[in-house]
Amino acid sequence: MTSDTPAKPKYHHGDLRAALLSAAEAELALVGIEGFSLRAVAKRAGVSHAAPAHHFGDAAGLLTALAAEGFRKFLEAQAAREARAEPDPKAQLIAAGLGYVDFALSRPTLFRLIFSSDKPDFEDPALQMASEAAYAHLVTQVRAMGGAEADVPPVWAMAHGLADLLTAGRLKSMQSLGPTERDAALAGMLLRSFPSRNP
Amino acid sequence: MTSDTPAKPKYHHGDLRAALLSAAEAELALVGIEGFSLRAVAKRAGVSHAAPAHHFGDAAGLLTALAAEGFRKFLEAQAAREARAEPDPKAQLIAAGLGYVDFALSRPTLFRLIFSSDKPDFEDPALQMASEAAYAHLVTQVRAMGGAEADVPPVWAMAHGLADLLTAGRLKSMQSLGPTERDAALAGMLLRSFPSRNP
DNA sequence: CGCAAAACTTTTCAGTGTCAAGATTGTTTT
DNA sequence: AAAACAATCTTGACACTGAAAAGTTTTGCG
Repeated sequence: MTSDTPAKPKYHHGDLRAALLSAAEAELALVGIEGFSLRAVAKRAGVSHAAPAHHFGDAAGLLTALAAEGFRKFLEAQAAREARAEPDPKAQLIAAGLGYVDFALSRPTLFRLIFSSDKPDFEDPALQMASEAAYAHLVTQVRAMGGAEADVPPVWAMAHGLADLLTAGRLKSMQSLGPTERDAALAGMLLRSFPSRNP
Repeated sequence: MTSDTPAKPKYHHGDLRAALLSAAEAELALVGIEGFSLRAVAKRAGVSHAAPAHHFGDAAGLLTALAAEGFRKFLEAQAAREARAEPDPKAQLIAAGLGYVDFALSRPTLFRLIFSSDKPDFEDPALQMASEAAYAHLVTQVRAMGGAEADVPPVWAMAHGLADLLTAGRLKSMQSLGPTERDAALAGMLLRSFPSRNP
């Protein structure tokens, strides 16, 4: 991992940029997005508190880069599910939805960063591209099932709503379920939003 | 309580607690939940920077009280829609979903505070009661349509997902729609998650 | 070499939350 | 009515934060 950044010359630290991103994600998971502190990240990476500014400008810059990486991991979580599912479009779309939830539950703070935070700069080209790639993947899935562009929002909303509510711990009836039972229940709900169910 | 311009303050301020809550909501809508500052709220209310602590303890206490009030306004938004809808259970449930979205779009920051923030203390009794009241309302609606407890999560998730994605401005295809067109499109999507559509 | 630029540190400043102590006002007791 | 009390609010202080500015070290290149 951490091989997505191009080969960089080894300076004082080696690859501080990657180290800061890694430290930032760990810090984010630890203290939450609202208690996030640039200085704590720098301390965790073993550099001075002003070092991050040189690579990311300010705190928003760091979180923007982290969000872009978050979208990539988001797609990875979906791809992992899809690889284990049947190849037919319906099973693939369900798998994508389950991957959506997987990501939210395994990286709740990152999920919030990319979907419910104002701190990242969503106008940033790199972040925007990563975000659009995630959206494009969903559109492809819906199209493969014979759906139109207008069928994307409900499918997305169902997956997103489930992921967000589960992350916040608000679906108490599903907390007690085991992994396989939970997946089955989620698959049933995701099915409801699919275009093929329309009359 | 309703007089924002007190002719003669009874106490030092009158009703500082209410004034602080009002100032906090305005400040929240202005700078967002992540740029929220206790001192700015105090300044807006015209009191010293430490005055809020006496009424709410700390920042989390203020935001907890604000979140509880937020849940009440959330129910109000739904009730307003329901009052204008047909009395049959299906129309009422759709109205509740539209009210859900109304609230999210008209008070996006408050919506995030109650659904996607870690700052409020959700163990607080008052907040928990307000939150459970909102959930109970949804359960009642689903029951009225002949649905079971297990039918609540998908209905909730669809409404919540739509509200959250719209608030974040991620459903670009729906940004261009007028109010009535948007409502019609949302109603169609909400319908998909309803129990009556099951075989 | 030697020098310019990049990477990082140190210093500094304004702003924040929270605590402790003081001042002011309203209420209660005597 | 006067004095004691409690609630309300202010002032001052401390440690922490993000960010800007200026200084220091390292690297790469002519």
